[in-house]
Amino acid sequence: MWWHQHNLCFRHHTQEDCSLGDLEKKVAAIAETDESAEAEGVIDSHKRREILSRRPSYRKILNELSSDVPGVPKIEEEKSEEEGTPPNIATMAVPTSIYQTSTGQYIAIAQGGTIQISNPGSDGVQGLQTLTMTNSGAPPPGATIVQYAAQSADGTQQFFVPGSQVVVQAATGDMPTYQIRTPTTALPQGVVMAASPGSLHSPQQLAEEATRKRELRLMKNREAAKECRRRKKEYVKCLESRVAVLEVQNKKLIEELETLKDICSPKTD
DNA sequence: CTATCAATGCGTCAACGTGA
DNA sequence: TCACGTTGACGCATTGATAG
Repeated sequence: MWWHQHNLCFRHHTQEDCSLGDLEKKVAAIAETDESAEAEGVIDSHKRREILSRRPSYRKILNELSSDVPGVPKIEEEKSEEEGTPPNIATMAVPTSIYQTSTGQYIAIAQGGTIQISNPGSDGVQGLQTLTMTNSGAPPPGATIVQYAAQSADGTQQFFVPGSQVVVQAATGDMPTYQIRTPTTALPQGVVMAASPGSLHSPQQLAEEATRKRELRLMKNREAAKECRRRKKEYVKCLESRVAVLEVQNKKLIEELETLKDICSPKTD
């Protein structure tokens, strides 16, 4: 069955690439002017290969298009507000990481730097508490500081979340406290360790650091791929609308040409 | 109902671009 | 030069349509 899947994917991916390429060719063909044909001979094969090897980002292409054509929307640098995650628990359904405490609670770290804590017995939103990253966006290597921001707390509490690890220890007391540490470390409970790259010595720590870095990179790339695909879809939509506009324009010009021909060369018979 | 096909989306890797 | 962002390519899973 593997060969079937492989063929399927091959066909699918090439088809996908072809459709985008066809669309771009179509736009270029419709909008093509004399100078483009003229320039074709100027570009040597080496330069063309350079151009083809790496295309500019969809954002860049589309923004250039938008500067040429007023009707073309720009791709925003950041996600628009409607796509951004509002500070609403119900919309935080896709966390990056989920940890489970020894008491059965779940902690989900979302992309926006928000942390959700849910009790297993509660149904959904009821048992949720929210934590906010104090340094989201620029996590220091080795650890991510989060700031405890539960509603009942009269003070704030900071602790560290080593990125790739899975154990969360919840302690009991007047105020809930949470500890997230590596499965392999033998630190006593209640001790929070801040790992900085400079303090890593043992091979185990180095391996953990490497794992952490890898998971961070994978996570970032995962998000980047999603964003890239979103931009690509937007870019394709833009090209399609441009094709439609140019086809209409082309049609009008042809009609105009025919009209002018009729005026300039009236039939003699 | 089941098998197959086609389309789509996702995660990952690798290569390249880019700014500090 | 290096770290990080971007994107093509690939493999895989899922889903809807369709033929038998």
